[in-house]
Amino acid sequence: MGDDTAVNPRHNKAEVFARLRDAHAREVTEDYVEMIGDLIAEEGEARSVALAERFGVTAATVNNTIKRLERDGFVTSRPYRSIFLTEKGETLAKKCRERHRIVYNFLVSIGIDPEIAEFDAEGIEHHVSEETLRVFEKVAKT
Amino acid sequence: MGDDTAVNPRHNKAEVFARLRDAHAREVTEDYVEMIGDLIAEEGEARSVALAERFGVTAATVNNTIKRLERDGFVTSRPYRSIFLTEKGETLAKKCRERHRIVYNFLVSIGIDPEIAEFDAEGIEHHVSEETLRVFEKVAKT
DNA sequence: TTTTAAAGTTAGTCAAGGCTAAATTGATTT
DNA sequence: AAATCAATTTAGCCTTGACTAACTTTAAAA
Ligand SMILES: [Mn+2]
Ligand SMILES: [Mn+2]
Ligand SMILES: [Mn+2]
Ligand SMILES: [Mn+2]
Repeated sequence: MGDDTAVNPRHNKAEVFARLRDAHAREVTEDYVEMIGDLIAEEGEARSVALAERFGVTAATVNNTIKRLERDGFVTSRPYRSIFLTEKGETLAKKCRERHRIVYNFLVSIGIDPEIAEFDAEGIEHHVSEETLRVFEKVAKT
Repeated sequence: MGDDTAVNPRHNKAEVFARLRDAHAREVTEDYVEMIGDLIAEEGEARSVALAERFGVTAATVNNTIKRLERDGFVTSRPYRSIFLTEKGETLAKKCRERHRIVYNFLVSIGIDPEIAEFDAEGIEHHVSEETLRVFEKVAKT
């Protein structure tokens, strides 16, 4: 028999959703490394109390997440001390900050209110492919 | 003392992330009702085997999710029978399908490859505010 | 230097959303 | 009518990401 794609177009939605689940698995990590980078830049160090405040979660939640990030090699931390990005964390943070900036600027450039753009960009950034990002960049600078 | 917003701009990022977490809590529900609607339209009924295939998850996962959707009033189902949308489910499905369409068309309209647009739209749709959606619509039809 | 307050940690709980393996039910063939 | 196969359900497990409450450590005030 073979390829039935022509007659019965295979609904290969599955790939699309697999990628979506992948993106979700990376979201919290991406937002954390970006925020840790911001805190180091703005305040000289990243304390968990500041992360908790900015994310609007409890200190316990931050603690859990930092342990996971450490396990995955994105940060280092010692008890009761502040948090540092590893090389790997730094690299990811940089990429995410840049991507976030492009998405935000794009939204504003097409006429979305900056306040709204801030909200939407925080979610959209994690679902934008490289290709789309390049188009956003180009559109924004016209 | 009072309002220190002017001197030390309060990082009210917390609101942004709260909304992001909210969106995530709704994502699976949104994709399910939309897909159930699609299946009913295309195949006459929504069976869990079809949902499992299209989402690329196991039958057990579909079962869990359908129970949750039922608990939350979006679908009805009877053992070993197909799945139906409630009024509430129908309404949400319609809204999501429309939103999905707008996001997809917008991406294509600014020059993104349809295949890529399909991937990205599946994630982006859940993070687009009403305001942004209106702008997408307007931009796409120019 | 002691006391107190803030920050961080630990323990235990929960829901969502995945999985596998095994049991059950319904539909199709023989 | 039985046997078989496909679909569905159930049971049990796991990780993530959230919470509260209680405890410990560090830093700041008295
Ligand atoms: Mn971000
Ligand atoms: Mn984000
Ligand atoms: Mn969709
Ligand atoms: Mn989607």
